[in-house]
Amino acid sequence: MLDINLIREKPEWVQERLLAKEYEVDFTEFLERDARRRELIFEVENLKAERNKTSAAIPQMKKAGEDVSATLARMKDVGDEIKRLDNELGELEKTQQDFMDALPNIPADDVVAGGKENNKVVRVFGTPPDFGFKPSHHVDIAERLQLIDYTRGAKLGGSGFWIYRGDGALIEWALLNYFIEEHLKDGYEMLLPPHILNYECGYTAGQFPKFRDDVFQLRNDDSEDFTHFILPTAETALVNLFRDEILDEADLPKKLFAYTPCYRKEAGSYRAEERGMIRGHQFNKVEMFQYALPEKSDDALEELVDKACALVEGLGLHYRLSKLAAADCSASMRKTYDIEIWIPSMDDYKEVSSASNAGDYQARRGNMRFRRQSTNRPEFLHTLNASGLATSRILPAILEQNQLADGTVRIPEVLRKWLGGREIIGIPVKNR
RNA sequence: GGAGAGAUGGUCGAGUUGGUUUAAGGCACCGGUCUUGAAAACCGGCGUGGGUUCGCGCCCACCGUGGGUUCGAAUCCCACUCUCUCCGCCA
Repeated sequence: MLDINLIREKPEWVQERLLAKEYEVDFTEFLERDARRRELIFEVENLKAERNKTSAAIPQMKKAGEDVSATLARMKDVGDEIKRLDNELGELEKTQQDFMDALPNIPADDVVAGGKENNKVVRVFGTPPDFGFKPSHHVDIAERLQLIDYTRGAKLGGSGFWIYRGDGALIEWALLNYFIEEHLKDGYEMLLPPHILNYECGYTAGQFPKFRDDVFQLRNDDSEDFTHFILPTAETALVNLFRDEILDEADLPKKLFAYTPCYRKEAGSYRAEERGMIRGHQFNKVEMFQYALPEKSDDALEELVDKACALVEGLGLHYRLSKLAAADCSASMRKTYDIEIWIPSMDDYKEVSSASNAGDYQARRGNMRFRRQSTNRPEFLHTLNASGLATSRILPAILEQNQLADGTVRIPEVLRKWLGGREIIGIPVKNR
């Protein structure tokens, strides 16, 4: 949510910055309703002041033996008028709130306007491997080496689900362990949050109401709407920890991370071209999160980006880092970097981490503040999140980038301790 | 799933036969006096959001959430959420 004062003071500027995000808006009617809203508040509060004053006087009049029936009748009318104005005000405020809820965040000054086509690669690590043989697709490798069972995964959950098995499951688990170990080294606190959340969580994150139908929803037979949903990313849980709280300045920054599977409907997605596990309904991810002081959040984002990059580099995989243009950042974010890993079979780079600074946008939605020592006033804090990392594209990248001519796969050194020290997997096993 | 108890400011906690309580009081915290310094004692301050004002200030709302009754609700009524206790269920 944006600061309404910003819209009141410089609506043209806000309009222009949102246009960079390809969001067209005109504040004329909004500001007219805002003025009307303030008139109504003035009117109804004056009536309430009168009511309060008279109500306090009534017991004294009674005590003095005066006849209060005329006063009571008059106050009845005042009460009815208050109710009428309060209803009108309530509807007006609902309209204004819905309008505000739909506005995306204002992009940071150094974020360029426009969509994907204006994204800029700012860092490249490694080069595409030169195989010297015809490389296989990760689905073929995974099936041949019995790392992933796609067929039975679909039997259990339908299209878009798979089963990690044997060394495949071990590699997956090794990746998660590797990420966790690195975050702990950097002093981040580990959390395991609920996977089933209430509506408010999606609202605070800025994902609802817009994306409410992109998540798996849970509903009871007798409920009109869903009561809970399954989280699409751990960010949705982590951003709600301190909802409606006021933290101490000394508590910041808070550096956290969580492992959860992520569940997404991905309805109407490009599943045909994204064969295998590039885009599934369930994937594993370790998510980093920071609650930061406003003046420190830019630096915090750089820290998160560097951490995510270091994880991929530790695996020795070729990737590129892109700074996203305004319209390619999600609605809540003022600045986003994506780490994209090289997938040889797709001849393309696919996202394995997205690192973003939401500024105070999510903090406003979730009423998350901190009290500064020097001023003693509550202020909105800043929230940042970064995948660290999502595994569902790392495993394909490992299988494809590290495949050897004999059909086996070389395991990155940092993972070997969770695989019995093995450097190579894929020494043929009997069919099961 | 059933029964009972409860939810009040940072925290503890009074108020719950509706009305001079503007939500008492303690603790914590902040400032001051005193002191060589500290402690103690004493004095003062001490919630959030909104409206209005150049400003001091004034006004409104908030006692788990949302409705209702009433001239007036922390207090009465209804629904819901959460916490605790006991019982049942538990692939």
